[in-house]
Amino acid sequence: VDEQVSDEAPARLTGAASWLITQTAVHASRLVADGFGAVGARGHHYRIMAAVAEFGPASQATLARHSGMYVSDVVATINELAKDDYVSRSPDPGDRRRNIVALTDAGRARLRDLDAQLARLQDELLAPLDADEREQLTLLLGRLLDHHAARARA
Amino acid sequence: VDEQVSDEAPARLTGAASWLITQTAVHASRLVADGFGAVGARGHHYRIMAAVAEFGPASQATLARHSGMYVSDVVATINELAKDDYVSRSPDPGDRRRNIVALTDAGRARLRDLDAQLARLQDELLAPLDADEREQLTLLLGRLLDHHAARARA
DNA sequence: CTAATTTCAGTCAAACTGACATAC
DNA sequence: CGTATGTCAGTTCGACTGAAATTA
Repeated sequence: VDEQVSDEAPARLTGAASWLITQTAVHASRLVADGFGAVGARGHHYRIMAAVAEFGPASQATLARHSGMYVSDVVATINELAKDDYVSRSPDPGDRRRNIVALTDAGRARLRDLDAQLARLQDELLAPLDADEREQLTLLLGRLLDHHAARARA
Repeated sequence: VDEQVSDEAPARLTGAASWLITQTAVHASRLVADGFGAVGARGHHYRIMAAVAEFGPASQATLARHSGMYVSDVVATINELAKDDYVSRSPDPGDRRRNIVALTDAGRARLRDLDAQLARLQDELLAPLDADEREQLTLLLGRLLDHHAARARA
């Protein structure tokens, strides 16, 4: 009796976009967490370093906006990055409330390593899709994300 | 000085599928959590009830496999569902280790309500996409999920 | 003996909130 | 004055682990 070992999910779930997205995100998160974790990094580190690299040195509040993180999490993340000397945190002479966060040389090198690592992980994540399909998926998800990010701002 | 209010994310992130998937999942999760939360339900409840409805009464371990949940979380979820009398938990006469979990009449009605609720949420989630695009997205994500679910099993 | 099931008691990362001090 | 910034302390939810007791 009870010989099912199928692991099949109910159609109600497999047909729901929210299920597909959140479950795929579980795998994506684990992949990235493991890949970054293997070199002692975490997603938050990359997000902050990417924001500093692309938008230049900035205040922590600005980094929060560019990384989609909460200021409280930015504080903790920068604490960790600064401890390893990947970023510097210096007072803004023009506004004494602010810290200016900048990448150090070590930080730039670190970011390059993480870039390479992340590229490998993307390839693993998207393994079953060809180049065209990857492009499609990226476009569709980008539009969803833009839409909901804009709504969240309002 | 420092007049950026753009909220733009770095290209390193917006170009990474893992970022698009996990960030979209944040919005999807919040949407579902809020929508279900408004009627006192949570995602775990729906997952278990959907599995029981589609595969019939089953042991908790079987439900864990069909819902993609951990047995420990299944225990907690069934505690909650049973407290509201949406499911029954009765000992399996053929195997005294097992509980057989079944939907009650109230549970079937509850599931119908949540189905309707979830349909509305899917529409909100996919608002910016037309029917064709929704289909494309569902197919692509389904293939990704199948691939990684199969890998996780091995 | 090994393996499966249920249960409990946790950890963890990321998202998220609230409060406070300081400075604009 | 109200608003922005940085910091700290916390919650929540889902994913995930470990161990113990029971039974196949």
